[in-house]
Amino acid sequence: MSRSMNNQELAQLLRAISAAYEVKKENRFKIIAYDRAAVAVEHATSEIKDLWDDQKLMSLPGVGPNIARHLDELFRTGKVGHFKQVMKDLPPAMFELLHIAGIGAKTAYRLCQDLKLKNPKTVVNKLIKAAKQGKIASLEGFGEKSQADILESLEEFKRGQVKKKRMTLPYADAIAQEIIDYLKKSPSVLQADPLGSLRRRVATVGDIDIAVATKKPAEVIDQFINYPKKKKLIEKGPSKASILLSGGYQVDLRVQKPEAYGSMLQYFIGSKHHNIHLRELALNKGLSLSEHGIKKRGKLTEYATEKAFYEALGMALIPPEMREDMGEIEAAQAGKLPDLVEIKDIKGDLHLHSSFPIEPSHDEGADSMETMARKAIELGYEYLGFSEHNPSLSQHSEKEIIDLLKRKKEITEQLNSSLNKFTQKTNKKPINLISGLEIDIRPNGELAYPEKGFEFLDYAIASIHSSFKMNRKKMTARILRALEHPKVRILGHPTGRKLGEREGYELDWERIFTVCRQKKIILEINACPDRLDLPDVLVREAVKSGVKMVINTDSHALDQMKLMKYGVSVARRGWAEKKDIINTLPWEELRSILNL
DNA sequence: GCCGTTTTCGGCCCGACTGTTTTCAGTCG
Repeated sequence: MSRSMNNQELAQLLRAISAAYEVKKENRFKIIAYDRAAVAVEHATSEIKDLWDDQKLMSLPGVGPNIARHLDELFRTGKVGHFKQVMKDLPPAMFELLHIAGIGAKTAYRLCQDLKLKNPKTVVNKLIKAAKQGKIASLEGFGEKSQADILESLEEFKRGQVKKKRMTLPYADAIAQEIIDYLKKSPSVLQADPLGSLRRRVATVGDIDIAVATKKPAEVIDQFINYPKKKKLIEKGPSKASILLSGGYQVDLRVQKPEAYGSMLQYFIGSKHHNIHLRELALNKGLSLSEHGIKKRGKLTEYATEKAFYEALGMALIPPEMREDMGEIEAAQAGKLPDLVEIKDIKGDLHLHSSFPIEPSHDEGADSMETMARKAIELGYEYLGFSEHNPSLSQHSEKEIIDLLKRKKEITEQLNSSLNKFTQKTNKKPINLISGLEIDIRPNGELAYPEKGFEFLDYAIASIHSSFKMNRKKMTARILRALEHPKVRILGHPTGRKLGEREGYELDWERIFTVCRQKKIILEINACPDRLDLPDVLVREAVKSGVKMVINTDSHALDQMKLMKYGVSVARRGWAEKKDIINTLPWEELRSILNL
């Protein structure tokens, strides 16, 4: 029997059915239904196969009795008779073309049919050849321009645009800021904001979206499309424009007059699904929503702020990080929006790598404890935990390791008292330094640190840095074993993912959450922008399960201590409140949580 | 095909831009 499909593949299958229906001019709501089911599958927080095992397919919004029945057949037998029927007289190659920018179901079908392309494996190359021979332009409904556009998209696709590159947040922040600074040089730009996924603080950003409030839209659009780093103009109209930057990143601009800027912010922050849900809801009240405002019986009302826009719909302003149609609209209607944690609530950082010569198994920090501690004072923190990697086991005797940690604890204590004299003298908040360790969890779940050394640690973070490819059952057992040690208070970067590099490992989260709750283990939200781990969806699950979390920067250099805000965004996207995050607690309360 | 504190039947988000067209279809977000 073949391996069952993962969520991504399933979503693709459902999209293919939607496309097939589109070509066949089926009821358009049926087409939309399959698209929605595909979205639901993509957004699911667990494997659909597991949902099927538990007979919970219909719990997915957008999956009803029919699609559930088809998926059931798929998991049982490996194929779906109905799907086969639907796709029977369509060229298989057309589904490959759906991945090409600018080609939808209808175009894909026409091209494959008219040019007699059948094989999905060769269709891209054959179509490139056809375009170069001018065969596309001569088809009815196509022309020279569309032929050139298709050719370009195909070649981009071949160059590896399959996996569209996504930016980490700080990178996207920097690009957006540069463009905004550029736009603001024009006096016509009254206000400019980065929106879209960047504003929602999604872990990785595809396109950069910018909105501008102006009374002279044409001028702003012109200014935008003349951005010096523009590589190519994608589109330009009176109210929006898109350009491509040299890195291959797309920037979309929308302009709006100041009186209606609130509606534009709401529209352009998205997410698309949040907006669709909101519009459906509005429709029930006889209202029609758009980026221009709210229409009632054909009469448009404009909104200068988002707050006014949401209030007109009978709900409080929903924080952008929550706008993913994951229940936030219902919560807002019920007046039950959470009071999300903020950067100003953060009172310390418990995961830092100083340059203390600990001879670690992995990379050492670049800056001294003192430098980092002084930075923490500047940030207004009440505490700081140094948790370098454990000394490498192979290079040291047990005694050497214990001596190193003994020494580190002494130095931490000395620094603590000297800095307290400093804070007292300068009238600053006192800082409390603690000495911990980030200990590797070995493949068998043992901690890479001698038992006798634990008395010289204030606390330990346990993390996985090797043997990532382990199945869910083994990996869960490995981690649970490590969490048995009483000094292990924190599970570091719990999924091990590296954005754009590797997926996280699979874990039985229900069990992990249960153990964390019982043993009061704290899950880390690692703020390092290429980790952001726990991921937001799991933060949400953790919050629901009553598991506490800590937001740490995992700084290996002074400069990284400022990245805390990225971890806070993840927490906010997971609906975490102050009470869910332990490093919002004052020092005395934190102490008791860490058993200090 | 899905879905429901105004519905289990009768609805289903909204608008912008482009290319190929003489009024619109396709694609996108």
